[in-house]
Amino acid sequence: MSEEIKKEKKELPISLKGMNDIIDEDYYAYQGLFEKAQEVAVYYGFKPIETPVLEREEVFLKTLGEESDVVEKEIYAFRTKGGDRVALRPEYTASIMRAYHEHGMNNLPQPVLLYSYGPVFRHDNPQKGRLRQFRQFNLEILGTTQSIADALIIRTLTTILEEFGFKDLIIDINSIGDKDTRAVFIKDLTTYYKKHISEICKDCQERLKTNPMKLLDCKHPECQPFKEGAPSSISYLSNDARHHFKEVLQYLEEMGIQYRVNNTLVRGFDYYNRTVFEVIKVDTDENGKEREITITAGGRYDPLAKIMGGKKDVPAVGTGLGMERIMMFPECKKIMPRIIKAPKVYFIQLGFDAKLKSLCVIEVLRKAHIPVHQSISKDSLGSQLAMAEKMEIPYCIIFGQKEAMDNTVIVRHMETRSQDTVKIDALSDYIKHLK
RNA sequence: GUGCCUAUAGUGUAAUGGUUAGCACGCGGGCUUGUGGAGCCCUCAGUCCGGGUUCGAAUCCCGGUAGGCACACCA
Repeated sequence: MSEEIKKEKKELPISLKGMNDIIDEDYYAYQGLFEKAQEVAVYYGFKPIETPVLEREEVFLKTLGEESDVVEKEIYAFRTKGGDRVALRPEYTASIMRAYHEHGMNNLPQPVLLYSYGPVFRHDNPQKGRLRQFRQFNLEILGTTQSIADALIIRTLTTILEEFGFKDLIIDINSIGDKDTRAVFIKDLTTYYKKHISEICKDCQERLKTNPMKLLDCKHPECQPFKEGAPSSISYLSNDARHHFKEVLQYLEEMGIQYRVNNTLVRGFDYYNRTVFEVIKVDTDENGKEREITITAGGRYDPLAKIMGGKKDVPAVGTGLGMERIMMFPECKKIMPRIIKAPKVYFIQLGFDAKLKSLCVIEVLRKAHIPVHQSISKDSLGSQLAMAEKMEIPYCIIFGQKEAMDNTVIVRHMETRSQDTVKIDALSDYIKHLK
């Protein structure tokens, strides 16, 4: 018999790699951050949207670039019983654009400001701040080419991060230009690096074929010297794009947001154009050496709508905040969700007669919106008091045999240890008048 | 996808290749306790999985799986 139980237990399934249960405090940690981010987004005029976790696979295939790692190996895609090809979203942007079209949001006053929050899936190897199922908070502005939209995304994002407790953030920003000028830029970039093909790292030799822009992003020491003389996307910008970029920078200056123009900053996905940015935090590692960490990123994606098959351009800009990524930083505050309130009273009951009535007394308190903690175990009076002490709850309600008979309770002030006997009818008023 | 490290009860840990894998917390139960973190007793529960070496493996070797970290990639 015990053999059987053992066997059964071992066969109980466990959660998938990189997919976690989120329980109690962790749950509230997510919820608290989301509520704060949502609050900021609402202040800046963003509206909520929730799209399905599962979409037609095509929503993501073309948009991210078929060559990208995300599409090649990280997307959770499968065929349904009916034969449809579907995929768990590996990011939000394409879904948002899909929804924009589907609901004719181009008939709303433009631009449309949207925020969204939820799980995202990538079949990747887990590591610090990265899981296979993780959560993102996103901001998108669709329907305008105006530079103020880019600035508003950055402003809202940095405000959220400041509310989370981050300080002294720097925006690394660049413009990768529009489709035509970018093609010329990439061609020149490829020509330039081809001259050095024997000197650059293996990854970069591969990048030369698959994703030349990422050459500028390489961290290998042997590749660093070539960045200096490499063509810069900014010098290829059209007049329009150059003007746009200059305005974005003006907005940032006006708002006092610290930024650096970084000509080596590029993006992995195909749909980005013009403004790309990253939020940088300067950190010191164990050896006291300074290093820069990217905490989140975003950019403009005007070409997305047409890449997805739309007839009209839908200029747009957005950003996505990885929640796990954010939460691993020590300065990220633990923000309690609104529903969690510090309990004002600890309810103690003694003896079965009191216990019978105890739920009714607690209900009186709930109706009066007084948060209560309680022990429904059989602990002694002493240990229940001890619990209240430990939890730093200012008042105890003691409800024993005698009190149950008289329809009263004892209210004890934990600090002064003074006690009052109060009628249950008068209890909520009595407690409301306590500090 | 690649590399390095790790794997003993729910948690934290102990055990030179050699008794029945030990301890603490915890869970569950019982007794005691009307005023500040209590006590006593009982119970539950473990060597990740699969091979190999050996008279004998938690311990050594190989493979898998999972976790951690880094790279790639992404944000």
